[in-house]
Amino acid sequence: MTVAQKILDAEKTMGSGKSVESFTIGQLSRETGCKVPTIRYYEQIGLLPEPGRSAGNQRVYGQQHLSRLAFIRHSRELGFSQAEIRQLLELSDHPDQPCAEINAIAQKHLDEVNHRISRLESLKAELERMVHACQGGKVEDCRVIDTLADHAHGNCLTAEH
Amino acid sequence: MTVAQKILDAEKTMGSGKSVESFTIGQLSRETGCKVPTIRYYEQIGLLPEPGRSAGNQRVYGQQHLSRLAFIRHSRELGFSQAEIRQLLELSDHPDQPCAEINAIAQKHLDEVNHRISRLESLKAELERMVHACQGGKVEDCRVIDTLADHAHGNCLTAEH
DNA sequence: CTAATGTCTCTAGTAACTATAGCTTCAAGA
DNA sequence: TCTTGAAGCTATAGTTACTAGAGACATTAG
Ligand SMILES: [Zn+2]
Ligand SMILES: [Zn+2]
Ligand SMILES: [Zn+2]
Ligand SMILES: [Zn+2]
Repeated sequence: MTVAQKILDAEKTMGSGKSVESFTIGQLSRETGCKVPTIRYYEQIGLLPEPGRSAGNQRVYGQQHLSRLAFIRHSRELGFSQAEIRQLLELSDHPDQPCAEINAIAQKHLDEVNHRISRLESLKAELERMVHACQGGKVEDCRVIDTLADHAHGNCLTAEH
Repeated sequence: MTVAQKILDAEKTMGSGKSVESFTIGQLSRETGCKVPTIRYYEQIGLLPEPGRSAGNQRVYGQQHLSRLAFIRHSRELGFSQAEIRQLLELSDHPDQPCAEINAIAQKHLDEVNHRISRLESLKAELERMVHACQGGKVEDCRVIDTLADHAHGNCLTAEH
């Protein structure tokens, strides 16, 4: 079933003349790719506003929840932290403001990603060196163990790690 | 009573006639670069064996603790998980065995590091693209917000993330 | 109507520590 | 010897971003 069909369906079942799109938590989950417990968790920590409830106490979401959750999900996929997402959401709620802050958050995140990459690159170099040095003998003579045991970093490219 | 006397005392109480060097937790911390609470934590989770205690109930470490903690620390610096370190320690306690398993653990870790790098590289590409697209206008028109809000990944290099 | 699936709340667990509180012990100076 | 400050002790809780489970209620397909 497509989104549009679901929306129409929801409208019909609510017998509403107005175009009220609504979703259960499961539908929202399928639409956004967020797991159901994750959606409830986002509500709990205040990332996603509390939705209305049906007669049977089940959550009823609207279009704005879908958009917001999709935003959150996409941001998480790009590695933004909850704190950063909170700021991004707050800023995106003020369309008239200049977007400098938004760009700054994204840039800062990019810097951090670059930093993580360079750290991992040096780990990679160390690990390759270590794995390469292993001659496949006994543990006693293993260069991997040697390297790890040598706290003076005698076998390391750098002692920075 | 001086430190030296206490150490001798501890050595005696440990039944050792040999000149066993011993350390307080603070000394161990300085030697290895592990913070004091981290050392206690490693003991708690069973990575580091329980040391002896002085008359005043303070931990008294020996050379073997120093070596083992240094090993742990170096492994952590290279990104090995606690579970991996546990295996490495277990294996290194059997010097007669072949070292194939050790190398396999290191190789597996290397693979994982490579995987993380490639993931971060694609995040980096996305983020650069996004940051670049921002023209510095109002939030309303910000391409960063656009990109994040678009769950269809219309502005993304790939939708894989 | 019934069975299956979906949803509810609440609690606790994950990795790998870090921080805090309130206490005791130790080393060294006056 | 007294005292003061640093170091050490235990125990608990917080961090990030969820995930898993238990046990009860709601909804829906056949
Ligand atoms: Zn080897
Ligand atoms: Zn090293
Ligand atoms: Zn912008
Ligand atoms: Zn995308």
